[in-house]
Amino acid sequence: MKGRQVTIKDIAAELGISASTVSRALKDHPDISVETKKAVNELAEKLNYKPNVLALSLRQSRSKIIGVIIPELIHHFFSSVISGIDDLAYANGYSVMIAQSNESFEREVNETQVMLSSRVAGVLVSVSKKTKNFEHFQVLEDNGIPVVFFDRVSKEMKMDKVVVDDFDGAFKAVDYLIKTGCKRIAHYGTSMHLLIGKNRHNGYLHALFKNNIPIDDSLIFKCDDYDEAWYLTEKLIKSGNMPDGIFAVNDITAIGALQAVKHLGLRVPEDISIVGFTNGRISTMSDPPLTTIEQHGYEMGQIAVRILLNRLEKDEEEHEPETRVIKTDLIVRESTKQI
Amino acid sequence: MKGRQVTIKDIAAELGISASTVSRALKDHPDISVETKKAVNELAEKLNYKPNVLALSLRQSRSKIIGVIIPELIHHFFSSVISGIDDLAYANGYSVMIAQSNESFEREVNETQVMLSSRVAGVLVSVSKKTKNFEHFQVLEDNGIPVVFFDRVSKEMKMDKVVVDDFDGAFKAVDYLIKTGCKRIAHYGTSMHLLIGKNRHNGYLHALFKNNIPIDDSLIFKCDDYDEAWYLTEKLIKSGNMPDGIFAVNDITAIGALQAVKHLGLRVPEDISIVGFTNGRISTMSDPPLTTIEQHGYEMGQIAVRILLNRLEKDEEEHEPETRVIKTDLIVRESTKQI
DNA sequence: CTGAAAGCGCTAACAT
DNA sequence: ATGTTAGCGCTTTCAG
Repeated sequence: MKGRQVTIKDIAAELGISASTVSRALKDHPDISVETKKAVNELAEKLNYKPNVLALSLRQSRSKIIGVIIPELIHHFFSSVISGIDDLAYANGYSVMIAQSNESFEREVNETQVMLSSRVAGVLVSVSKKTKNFEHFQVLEDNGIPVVFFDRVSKEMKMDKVVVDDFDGAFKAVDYLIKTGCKRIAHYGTSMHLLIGKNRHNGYLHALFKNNIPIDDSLIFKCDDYDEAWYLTEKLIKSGNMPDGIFAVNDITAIGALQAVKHLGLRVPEDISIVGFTNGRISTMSDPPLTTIEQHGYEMGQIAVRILLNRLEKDEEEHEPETRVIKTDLIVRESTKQI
Repeated sequence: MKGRQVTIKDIAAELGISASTVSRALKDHPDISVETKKAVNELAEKLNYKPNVLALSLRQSRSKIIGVIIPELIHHFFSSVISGIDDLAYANGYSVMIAQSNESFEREVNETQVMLSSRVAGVLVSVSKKTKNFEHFQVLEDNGIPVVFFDRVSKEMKMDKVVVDDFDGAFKAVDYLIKTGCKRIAHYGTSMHLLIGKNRHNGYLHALFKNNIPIDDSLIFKCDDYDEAWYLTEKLIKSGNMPDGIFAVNDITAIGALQAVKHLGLRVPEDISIVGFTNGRISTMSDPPLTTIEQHGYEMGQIAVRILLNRLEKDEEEHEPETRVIKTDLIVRESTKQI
């Protein structure tokens, strides 16, 4: 049962040749005779030989592992990003090591150390809500491990980034609310030190501005999860400061609001229209189904991997950080009125 | 920018001592003098030295990586399992490598090869729907890599398993439907070669039997996703063979059915009661919220890790496979009638 | 066409 | 208390 794994030496010994010959035969080196190659490959097959990537990585000081650091795995958006990462990584012979920070800064820092220790080829990261300084990622770069950020990024980082066009997405959402008759539109947003928070907020403001609707600070909130949204919405409606539209920073928050509205006997979208952001699985499950912004998580993951692999291939000394922006799409469902 | 990583040699050279002394100092070996330890640790800190786990793993022929193979990352249930895995692995100094089979048998086999190549410490797996033979996992065991299965398991595998009590969960669900007045209860199930399919099916049958309700084969279906459920439910209702209760093998399927029912102008639960299985995020998002079975994904992940770590520690030659069964809970919401 | 030897980074037995 | 040496599995000069 408990067996040592087969090595190149085992094959060499059994065939009475040297390890180097086996190594060369295995990678179809032109110098090796056809018979030797045949013998080696057959025996390797028979013994179920698998190259030890640890040794390989050690030898060439570069592994075939992509590290991924994310706040929380259970969010549908992050799972779709990772799904995209994994599929493309797999197609290119890379494996994926994941680590969730659970929104803790300490753990995030720790995970970067693990990545360093593991000598991963590169790291893809979406920072925790608490992260305000980025030295730990600079350390990775300083050690020759390229870092690509996605979704949750910060302006200060001079590194590769993949983001969705949050400004434009938010603009589309709010503009649509206005076009369908809403005039008092609330915004449930997230921390402003995350660019997604700031950009979605600005998109919201810009849509109001473009449509000559005055900004009402009493309708703008930091509120980015289900429970908060339920609580806030209930309070808002009862207070008499009721909006006729809500643009939420993500789907979960939007659905929290939606349920609170219905719970109080009001109708969506007739009394209050609601738009989310992400277009996750849940956005079709609510009643009514949620109008939202498609955030292309899967593609985002793939693009992040592509940027990383490009950098790995080029291996240039100087690298000019690039920022890739992915277009969003407005997905109209039934939580908003007809145009 | 592009820097080599700091090694034990660098520290040794800078301090004019040998590599082994540095190594020992770093792990607080009693033989080493206090001053040397101090000097080494300070320099290590200063140079931001991180041990190369590749070299370490190679040396002791065992890595600190846990491999995880799952069908699809984007399912909420699997993300919660992985979340549990990652948290406990992290707490024990392990990293997690994930690989999704995307329900493809070939890819699953391939991923086991990757795990072999990577010399992971152990592998946790939930098999794809298509997997009917398990040799590739036996190969892992034969190479000294312990395998622990979770959720999707098969009877034939003589290995460690963690499952939920599917039979009892299904029984509770259907029994509750009956107690709340349902008499014609349909079952939307998954492949019978997966134990979860068979056990949930049997739990369904047993509840009918216990309550003296005859089995009606025209109400039993293989139907395990959202679109299938919508289509099937619509057909069923229109055909006149309408059930008054539906027990679905997972939440998504249940919600597909729920939406179809509402779409046809019928009411849930008054006309048709619906129960799902999993208690994922979405089960609270539907309207009405879904009565379902809590499947304890996060705990399942943790238990799987614990079993694995135990085996790793004991390192016994002979190992008696163990099967851990996790109790389920019925979560009553509003897609079923009052008792 | 093939082999011997060195080395990737680290540790542990064996010196001293 | 510290240094030397060998070796984990593999590749790659350098020599035949």
